[in-house]
Amino acid sequence: MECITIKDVARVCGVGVSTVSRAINNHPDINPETKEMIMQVIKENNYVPNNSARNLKRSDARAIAILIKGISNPFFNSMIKVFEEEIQKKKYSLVLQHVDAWQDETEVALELEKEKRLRGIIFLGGIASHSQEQLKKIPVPFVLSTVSLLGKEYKNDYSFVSVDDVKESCRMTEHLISQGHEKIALLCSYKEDVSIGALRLTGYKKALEAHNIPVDERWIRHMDPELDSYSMESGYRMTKALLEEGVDCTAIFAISDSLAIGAVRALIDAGKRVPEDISVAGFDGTEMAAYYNPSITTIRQPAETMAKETIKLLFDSIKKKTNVQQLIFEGELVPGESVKKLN
Amino acid sequence: MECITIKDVARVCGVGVSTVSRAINNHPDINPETKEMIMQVIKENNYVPNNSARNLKRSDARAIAILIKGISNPFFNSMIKVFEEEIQKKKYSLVLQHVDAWQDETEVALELEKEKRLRGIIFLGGIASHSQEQLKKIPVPFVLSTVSLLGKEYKNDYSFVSVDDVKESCRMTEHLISQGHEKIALLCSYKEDVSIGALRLTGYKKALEAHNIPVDERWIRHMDPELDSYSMESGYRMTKALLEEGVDCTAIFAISDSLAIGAVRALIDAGKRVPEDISVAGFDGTEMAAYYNPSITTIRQPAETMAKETIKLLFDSIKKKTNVQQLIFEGELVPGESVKKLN
DNA sequence: TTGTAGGCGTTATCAG
DNA sequence: CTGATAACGCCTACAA
Repeated sequence: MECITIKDVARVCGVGVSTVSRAINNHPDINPETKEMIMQVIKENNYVPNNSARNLKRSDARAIAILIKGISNPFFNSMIKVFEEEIQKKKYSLVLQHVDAWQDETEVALELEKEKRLRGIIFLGGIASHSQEQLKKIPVPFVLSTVSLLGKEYKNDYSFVSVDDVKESCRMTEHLISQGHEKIALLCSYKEDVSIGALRLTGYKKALEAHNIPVDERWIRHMDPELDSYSMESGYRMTKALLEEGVDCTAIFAISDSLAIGAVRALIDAGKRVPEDISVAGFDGTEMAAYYNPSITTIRQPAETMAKETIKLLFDSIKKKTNVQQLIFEGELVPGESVKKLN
Repeated sequence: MECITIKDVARVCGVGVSTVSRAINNHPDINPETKEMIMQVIKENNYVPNNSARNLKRSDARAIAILIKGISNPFFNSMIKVFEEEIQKKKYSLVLQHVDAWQDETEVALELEKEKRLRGIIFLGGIASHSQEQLKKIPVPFVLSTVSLLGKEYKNDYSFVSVDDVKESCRMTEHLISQGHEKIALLCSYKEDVSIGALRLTGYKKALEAHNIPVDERWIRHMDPELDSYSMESGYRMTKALLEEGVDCTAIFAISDSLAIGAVRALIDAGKRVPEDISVAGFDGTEMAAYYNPSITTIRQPAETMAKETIKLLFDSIKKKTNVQQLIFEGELVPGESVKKLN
């Protein structure tokens, strides 16, 4: 599998490498006939330029990267689609990069920036808990998307686009309260989580407090670290435990739609009816929530809008039009069939 | 954003570049103290080696790539997890690459192979309809995963791991028939699809034929090309159309779980009960199907096993232990609550 | 319009 | 153990 290089092509064509290069890169100053001949040879020998070499040489690749933490989050899918479209519109190329849960996204960003000569970076999910030290090292403009730095002391130092998780979580909890629920269980993330999960927990507590409902610690259920976070199974297990312990509650608020679905299924399996016997609410506003039976009452994050604004922010930064900026979007409470109003 | 290079590090440390290189790459022949000093300087100046340059120089990166077509397919998630684990076990590094629906995965593969000096490639989804010409160009071992070449004349020329889509689709259809259903609608993919969708359609027809049930063309519903393929919305729309046209059927077989869920929701919205009024079946055996209400009768593809075998096949090829090989797995019919036996 | 040559940041091969 | 130095494949002045 000896690689065929630009030199080989040049030799075969009887031209110089630069001519071949010009042909490949659509340079204007090249004889159309020469170009065609070269392209022909390239096809025949199926020559493929080596990207590493290109990146190495090129000072600018007009590329922006999206680092996604949490591959399986269905909420991101709709955003990614928008990113792809918008970035293509701007004639930039897009590098999609997954980041494992245990990986440090700033490290990945640093490497990738060098490798691909990025013009900008979008962090989708994750981060939040990161030291500014790490963030400061990133030499190109970047935007944190669906990540809120609200509450951090350095919140004004970086661009981010998100909803106010505390507020939205509070909104949902208050909705449940307005429907007559007082004993509301919460399915939230790992105990140690300091990211979204913690914010949503805060919002929940805040709402209860505001309504003078003392929090029963047994209402608050944390994910099993053994399980996939935000999986339906996680929600199922937490709910099952809740029931087995005989915790008294009239509603369950899950901090993601997938957890909520797991919860509903656990209730059904236990012979309970939703919402007649117990109400369930989710968060995110995913397709699943709308299509589930019963449809899940949830908080819809304006994914498409947020994606578009993320791009706008990033390109403003790239073009130095603006400095950092924070955009907080309002969530929308989408009533479903899974919550019942208590008499 | 002047990039700091290995040379800079070397200069600061007062050593040669090769020494720095050795430090970075854990070469054995280097003075531990020198190494520590170098690593220190690297930390302080947060130097990050440029991957492009590395790839360019390195003849071998011990990397294998997974090209995923269909980012949103939840069925792939569980497989990817296995791939990550297994590849890490072998001390290889993994490159995850998404391929857009309109992109030619063989092109992407070719480029990526050059760029990253891959040892092997896994194609997840997609392909199937590709000319061997393209496949032959790929200079490293590769395996098609969840892609069946059964029925192609060149099926023995390449390695693949999959279920027999025709057979499994037939299995499900026969299951429905065995439950007393004769009027079975099919929610399948685009009319022009020649990939999985076509195979499952074939299986469906085959089963009906075997049972002497004449196919009513109105039973066969194709996706709206405007919509996301295999989305719940797709399933919803197809089912709605089915109902509005007053097509007579007692069961709906959707060729994916997500389509099935869309179907159930459409039925519920139309005031029908599932399975009392009409039965619904899916395909893939995803988490969603099990957690849906009612749980969806589906065909479970042994995702984890298939992923493991894919890896095994690939590494056997890499180590030249074996030549190409085809692995066909049995699907498992998972009965759910969505199918009712007719009296 | 075309060819030559230098360098992008690393690693590997040699001598020291 | 360490340090020059030559590739790796490509792009881009610069010269022709």
